[in-house]
Amino acid sequence: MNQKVNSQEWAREKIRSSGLRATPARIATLKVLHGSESPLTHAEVADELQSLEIDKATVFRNLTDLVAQNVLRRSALGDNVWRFEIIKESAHKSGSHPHFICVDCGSVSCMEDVELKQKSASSSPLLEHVTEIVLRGHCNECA
Amino acid sequence: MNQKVNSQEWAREKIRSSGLRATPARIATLKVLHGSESPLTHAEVADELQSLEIDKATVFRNLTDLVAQNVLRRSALGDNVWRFEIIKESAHKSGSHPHFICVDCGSVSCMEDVELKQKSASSSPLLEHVTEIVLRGHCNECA
DNA sequence: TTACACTTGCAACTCTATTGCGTTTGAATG
DNA sequence: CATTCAAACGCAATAGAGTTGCAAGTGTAA
Repeated sequence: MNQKVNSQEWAREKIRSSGLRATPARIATLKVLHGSESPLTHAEVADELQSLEIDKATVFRNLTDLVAQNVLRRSALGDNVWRFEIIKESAHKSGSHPHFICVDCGSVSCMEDVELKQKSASSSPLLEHVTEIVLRGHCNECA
Repeated sequence: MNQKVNSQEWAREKIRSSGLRATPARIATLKVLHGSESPLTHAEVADELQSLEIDKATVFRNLTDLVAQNVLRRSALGDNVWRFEIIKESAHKSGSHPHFICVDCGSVSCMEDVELKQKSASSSPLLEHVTEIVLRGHCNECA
């Protein structure tokens, strides 16, 4: 229960300090994403919040607002559905990490331990300009 | 006019040799993509074909069929809309390499000189199961 | 020329995402 | 605390991408 209180206060503070109002819908949204290991779609977040009678339009707007305030990151992983995750400023310095999406089951995971290296200066676009890395394949369970 | 005939015959042959029937809708679809420098959305293709009274559902199905036969490639460029382009077999042959997609201009390029490394054995999906790598960012011209 | 599996057109439908609008509410202020 | 009002909300309607069922039409092998 202490855990719950902490999560609640953490979310409230996160939202307030971004300049937005700490409404129940936003706090709940952030708590759902905080409790997930991988990025979630609009639909997944909305599903978890419908028991709280939070409208999906509200969820959409809040996710969009939180992205605009740099609290969340929105990623396109190749199946034409947006996914959202909390930006962790402390950990992994650069901020973003590769995402892996399973072409079989659609599950998404974060690959913190994968590194990209460019062998030589080339005519290819430079890695420093890369903003998002997506890996597609078969996850451990589907492989 | 010779050009037109050639394009027509080229498309017909391409379709036939993939194992599909060379219907007017498919030939027209391939000709539209052949005349475009960048990948097109299904809506863009359908728009160009509506003067021929070809239904959008037919365009969808044909694009999907041609992708299944490895005549076209379907890509997600980050705005949650599929784009289609003709696969040019002459280009990259062997091992797969990352593709780079510019979020500004939509151009696609191949990054032969980029390598992916997994730092440690982990619970993340294994790199050996990765079948496709997509990098998104700003290309040299748009950066 | 014929037969039949493959294609097509049409319409209905699902799903993601957005928007308009009248009502409610968080939180700054007194 | 009570007041105030822009911000946020719920609801409903809408837009666009993409899919599907089915009856009618057509490419092509024989």
